[in-house]
Amino acid sequence: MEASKIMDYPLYNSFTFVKGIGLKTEATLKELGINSWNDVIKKQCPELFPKRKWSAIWNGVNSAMDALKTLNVSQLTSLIPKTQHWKMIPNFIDRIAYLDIETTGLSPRYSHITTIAVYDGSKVHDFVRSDNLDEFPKFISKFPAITTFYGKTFDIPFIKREMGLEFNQIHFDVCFLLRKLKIKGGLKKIEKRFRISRGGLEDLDGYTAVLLWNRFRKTRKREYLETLLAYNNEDVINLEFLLDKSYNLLIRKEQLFTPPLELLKKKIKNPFQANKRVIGAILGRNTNLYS
DNA sequence: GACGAAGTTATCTAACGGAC
DNA sequence: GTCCGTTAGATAACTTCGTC
Repeated sequence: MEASKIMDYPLYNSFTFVKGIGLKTEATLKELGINSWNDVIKKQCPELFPKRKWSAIWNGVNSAMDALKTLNVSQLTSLIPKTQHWKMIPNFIDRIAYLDIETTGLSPRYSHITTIAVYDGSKVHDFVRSDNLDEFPKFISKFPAITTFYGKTFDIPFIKREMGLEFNQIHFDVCFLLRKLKIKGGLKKIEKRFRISRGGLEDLDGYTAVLLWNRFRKTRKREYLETLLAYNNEDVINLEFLLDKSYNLLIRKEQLFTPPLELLKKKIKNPFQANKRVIGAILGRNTNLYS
């Protein structure tokens, strides 16, 4: 990675990732003309500034800089507090796996995964139970970073429990990034807020995904599986836009003078299409379940 | 309804610096 | 070197929230 590019990223102007340095100390440093990691490396400890704190900052900045240059995920996760991981989004933007799972229910104890969709920024990869689900662990291990919506609480613990898989990646959870911006609500509500169309999938939700899987298992008709995959894929494709949007709003909120990410609405087309007849049948047959 | 992550608030602890 | 008041970061307890 080019050194000049690293300098554009928000982490470069922040010191609060160093243990013992808070917002007040960071503000003091900026008043003393220490605005960036580059200033720490080039300059001496300012007069009247505690030498021990300066030493901690110098060590922290050098370690973080090394880890960012090599994208050393384990070193970065130990250095940078979780609340500041979002500042690394531009560092990983071309290496993120956007993922979402569908299951037979909410409890990992009594339910199991039916499908997993992973969008790599150019293509969606689907993993289906009783077909290729066992290929997921090897596939996801190639990515240094993942993005989910509420995955820290739902998707990842579910996958860990069912597949025994450990995730070592940097994890950007769009749900919690939006909460920082006081934007709350489920994925579908947030997509509406940002005017993201779901192309014929508006009426579906997690529960109808369960019904689609059950119908597919019973009938073995591809149209049920393909509608479920269309729904699953739509979630991960839209995650990219939501991650970029959240990042841009966060840098504006925190008044960080770094370039925003380019917003690409629907960069790719969903490889599966929702079958209107299937959706009608699922919704019509189960209207009583929504009351 | 269970679960777990993050935010919020209150309290504790450690470091700093001035006075002696 | 020691004491003590001030400041700021760390920690704990509690609350809120969204997942299929």
